[in-house]
This record gives sequence, C-alpha cells and structure tokens, in this order.
Amino acid sequence: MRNAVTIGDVANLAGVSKGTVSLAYSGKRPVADETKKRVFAAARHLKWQPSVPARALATSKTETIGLVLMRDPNVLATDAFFPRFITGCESVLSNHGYGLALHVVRDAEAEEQAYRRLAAGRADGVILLDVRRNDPRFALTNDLGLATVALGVGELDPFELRGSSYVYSDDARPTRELVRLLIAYGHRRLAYVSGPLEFIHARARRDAFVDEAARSGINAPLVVEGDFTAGGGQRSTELLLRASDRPTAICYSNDVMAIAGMSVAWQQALRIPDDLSVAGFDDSELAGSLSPGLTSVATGDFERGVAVCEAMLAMLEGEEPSIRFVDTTRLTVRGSIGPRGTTTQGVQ
Amino acid sequence: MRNAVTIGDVANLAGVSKGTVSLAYSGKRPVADETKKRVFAAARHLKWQPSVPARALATSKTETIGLVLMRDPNVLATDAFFPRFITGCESVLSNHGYGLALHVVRDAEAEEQAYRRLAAGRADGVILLDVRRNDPRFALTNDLGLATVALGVGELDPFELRGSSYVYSDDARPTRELVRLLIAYGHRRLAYVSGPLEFIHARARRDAFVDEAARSGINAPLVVEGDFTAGGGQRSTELLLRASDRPTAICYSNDVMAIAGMSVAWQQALRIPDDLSVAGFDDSELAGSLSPGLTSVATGDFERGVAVCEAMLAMLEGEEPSIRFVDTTRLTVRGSIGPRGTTTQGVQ
DNA sequence: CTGAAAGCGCTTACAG
DNA sequence: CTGAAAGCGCTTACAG
Repeated sequence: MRNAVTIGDVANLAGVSKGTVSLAYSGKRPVADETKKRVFAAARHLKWQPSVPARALATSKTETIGLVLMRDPNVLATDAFFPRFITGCESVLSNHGYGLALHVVRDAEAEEQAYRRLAAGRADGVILLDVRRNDPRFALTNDLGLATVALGVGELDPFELRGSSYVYSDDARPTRELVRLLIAYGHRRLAYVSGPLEFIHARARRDAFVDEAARSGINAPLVVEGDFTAGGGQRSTELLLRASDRPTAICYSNDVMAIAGMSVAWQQALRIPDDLSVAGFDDSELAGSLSPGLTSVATGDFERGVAVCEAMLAMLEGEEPSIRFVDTTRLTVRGSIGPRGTTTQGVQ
Repeated sequence: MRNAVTIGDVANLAGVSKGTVSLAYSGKRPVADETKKRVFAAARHLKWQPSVPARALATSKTETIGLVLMRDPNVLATDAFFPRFITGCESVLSNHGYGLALHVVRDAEAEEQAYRRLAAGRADGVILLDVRRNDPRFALTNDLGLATVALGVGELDPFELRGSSYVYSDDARPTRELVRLLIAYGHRRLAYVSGPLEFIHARARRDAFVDEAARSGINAPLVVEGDFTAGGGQRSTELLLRASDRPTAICYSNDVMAIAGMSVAWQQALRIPDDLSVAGFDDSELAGSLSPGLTSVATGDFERGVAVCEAMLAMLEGEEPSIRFVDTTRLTVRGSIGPRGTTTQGVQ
C-alpha cells in the first residue's frame, strides 16, 4: 500500500476544494458540469484512486464482504463448490467495487476469531455457508453488527436467522427425479452413500432419496453414511458391493465419492452402467468427461454466489433481510446410469 | 462494520490517554506495568478491537495480502491447488493478524483493475501465481508500490522479477523419477499429455519427461498438448489409444486429465496397470482413493503457501526481496503403474 | 453551485 | 513513564 496521490492533489490541480472532488464522484450534491470535467481530468491525469481505508474511516463502510470457511483443506480441495461460488460472488461484487476477504480456519475457535477480525473494520457483511440447525454463527455475526447472508438447502425457521438474509435451493427435487429415473430403468435394489448427516444438505439429499424410493414402493434402499471424501466413497462402495443382494445402482451425495466408487466397480470388472449404475452430486468438471459420463446434479454454484451477493448488497443498502429461493439444481443424466442388467450381472 | 467502542472509550475507562492505550499494545515505548494492566483490563471489558481502517490510515499498512486469480472458473474448480495453497497462506497470515483479499477475474483487463484496487489501500502486497516469461504483472505491481511474491516452477531470470521475491519448486525431478520407474518396469512406449505450454510449469514437466526418456535411450514418447481439463484428458487418451503402436504407459500433467484418461481405458476394457500404466500430477484427494490408486506427484501446495507468505511478511518488515527454493514435490507411487504386460495386451 | 472545517479512530513525533 | 496534539485521506453537515 502506497497511495502517493491524494484527493488534495486532485483538488489543487483542478483548482477546487477537496469536498468538491468528493462530491463530483459521489453525486451526493450537484456539481457544475464544467467543474466536474476539470476534476475528472485532474484525477485521470494523476491516476488518483481514493484511499479505501480513508473512505472506510469516514463512512464506516469497508465495501468488503467476508467469507470464513471451516473445512478440512483436503475436503475443500476436492469440492468444486467454492471456486464456482466465489466466482459468482465476484461477478456481482466487482461490479460494485466491493472486495472479498477470505479466511480459511480449522476449528470453531479460529472461526469466531475470524468473524471478530472481520467485524473490526475488515468487512461490512459476511456470507455463511454450510448452515446447520441452531447455528451459533447467526447470533455471533448479529452481535458483531455484520450484515449476514446465509446459503443453505431447504427452508429454515426464520427465527433462527436472527435478522440474516437466507438464500436456499432445493436438493430434494433432483434427487427424487433421479430415483424415479432409476426405477423406470428397472432398478429395484438401490443404495445411497450420503454425506455427513450433521450437514443439512447431506440429510436433505438422503431423506429425499429414501422417501422417494419408499413412495415408489420398492424395497428400502441400502444407506451408508459417507463423509464426502474419496476414501469414504471407496470404502462404502466396497462394502455395498460385498452385500449378498448387491445393489444394481448406487447414488452418492457428491461426485468425488461417486468417482472413487466407479473405480471400485471397474476394478471388480463390473461394467458401468450395464452391471452397475452410478450417480453423483455436484456436476464437477470431471463428471462430464468421464467415460461413461457421470450422471450428477448441477447445483448452480455460480448462480448461488450471485444470489447471495445480491442479497448482501441489498441489505447493505438498507433493505430488510430477505429470504430467497433459487431454483438452480439440475439433474444431468449421462451414461453412468442405464437399464438394469443389459448384460451379465454379478461378475466377481 | 460497526465498531461502537473506540480507543477513546478504553482510554477513558483506564484513565489514561489514547496514546498510552496504543503504546501499551504496540510496545513501541515503555509503559508502566501497572498502567498496562489497567489498559488491558479496560479493553477486555469493553471488548475493544482496534479499527483496521483507522490503523491503516495512520500507518499506511493494511495488513492484508491480495491474491488475484485469472482462470476459467471450471478449471479453477477442478484444481486442488488453490484451496491447499490458500490454507497454507492462512496458516501464516492469521498468526500475524493479516487478512487475505481475493479476486477472481476473467480477463487481463479485469486483472489489472483488480491490482489497482488492491493498491488503493486494500492490500500491502500481492501474490503472483502462474508466472510466465516476460510477465507484465511484475512491472505493474512494482509501479503500484505493492510488495510482490511470485510462485513458480524452476528458476527465473532475476531481472524479470523487478524487485519481487520468488518462491519456486522443481517439477522436473519427480517427473524424471517417474520416467525412470516406468522404464524399469519395462515400458518402452510412453506417452505424455501436457498442460497448455504457455505455462512455465506445464512446459517444465513436459521437457523433463521427454528429456529423461531420451536419456534412457528409448523411443521418443508420444506427446500431446492437453489443457488441464477432464475433457482434454479424455480426448487425448482416446487419440493415444487409437495409435498403431499404442503406448503402454500414459503420464498426464495433472490428475484430472489422468482420471478422465483412466475411465477411457476402463471403458475400452483395458486393465490398469496390467494393460496400461497411468500417472497424474497434483496428488489430488481422489488420486489416493481410486482403485487402483493413481500414481501422482504431490506438489506441497500447503507448504508453498507457507513459504510465499513468509517471504511476503519478510518483505513487509523491510527485508530485501529474496529467492527461495522449496523442495516440496514428491512422487507418490500407487497401483496405477506397474510392470508392462503382465497379462494380455491390446484387448479392443 | 462551492468552500472551510470538523470528524472518522487510530499512531507517533514532540514536550515534559 | 505519560499526555496533548497533529496528521493519515477521506466525507459531510454547515455556511454562504
């Protein structure tokens, strides 16, 4: 940071007061066109950029949004969500001159610390991901005076939000679609590898899967609680394929587990989808380019980032907190699922 | 942002001047132990946190590091590098009270804009990734007065750095190791799928591969320029497997391409590694949990993040720019490579 | 339509 | 060892 040229330099060169320079840009008071021109010309000539800290001090606005991630870095690394989501955020933030302050923390203590730092003049608002029931972060960020927007899956008791905005999508619909499709393909022995059930979205996906299967009148699916990691997907798949009445289709709560599962099937010389249908969730870039392609659910991460940041900017402009449903999840069917048993089954 | 309690409140409660509160914390001048205690007690009681913008304005230091990423969001999404690297950065930055300002941009114009914004009081320094030869960013960030640390692969002409620090690792060594191992396994027809050759690291990996093969006296490997995407890996693999003298081992410049390639092999009923050995680069979380595991090169992203931020903090404390080699790349051998042709070959 | 001045919350020479 | 005051670079009532 070294901002040699200040608003005073611009004012001098343009022959006006500092206040006029400020007003020429903000438009909060009329400034003569002629004066404006001189100001802008001077600013351009000097390559003046207003000092962010000085503005922040004067206005109590940092024009920065904070994002605190508490995740195992390795899980974070395999999750396509973040980069896409952040890109969506940026697409709206950068248009409004906002910045993004990122913190990756490992435990709850560091997480709270991060929010406190953000509140001390590093950010005007924060985005909350991976919302849980009775999430203590709502009370914290509210206390700290941070505008907050939470991203979640499914509806949430408005009381829990404590003045936060909430943007949510629906993971259940595409999951139900997938179940119906598999059943239409003749599958009767389904299995599901979920994410950690402490996550609301992991639970929502599993519940939708199990419920839709029940509705369709087939046997209850085998359900294993996974952990969103490749290792978990691998182990769960080995377990499921060892079952006496082996499933003919396995669905996973994310693509990473699904891909690890596919490799187990291949290694056991099972053909996909002939011997085993497989589906994931996330629609990672790999999904579309595997052979066969992995059926998955695109979650519209970019669009969700956009929606969250739009909600955020609205709050920062004084609007009331809002609750918005974004319809961004889409089942994308690819070659990894197909009719049951077109060829031999049970090659071990 | 809303920091109700200020240094003045603390000073009043402790019965001292604002200056003394400041000095009690910074230690830039001796403060009586007794006084210090009163100050700290008052601050704790009021939950005072110094205002970041106010400090920034007074000291011309933001205690924030900027990171600008220019990448296709989808490629970004499949790259395990960023989350790991950022976590490494955070592990040193958070210990020093520093924040990280992130910008994801789509083109060179937005990139320059992002650096200018960072220089206007949003950051003290910036990290440069994906360094290229004659990279214009060195001149830009230097002009803007931003401390700069670049992360790269292989040595770089110090002249290009223009006062930046440089942290680099060596992708060639593990690549050479891999070639030697494959040759020891009896492979003679090797293939390589590179990344886009405009990237220095993509070129370094390919060159090492080709050179080591030549040194070993085997036929020149088939080389295809890939693009780091799964789709590219898939297409390149289909191409290579169609060749008349099909390779018995294919190495890829990243794991995503390798995994897409593995799926092509499986679909063609080739066994890995019996019919085809495969290796990637990155050591993504999937690599270790595929069946068989994907041989890959761990790049030590976390450690590189640490090294970069240590170099950054050193510069910001007034040290001269430095050039540091970090020895973080490691070949991790797993089941995806093995002796040539233990079973039948050429099943089509 | 414009200027002079106060104020945002810190840090840091300057005096004592 | 401590205080009073200036200054960082903006914005914004207050006057005119």
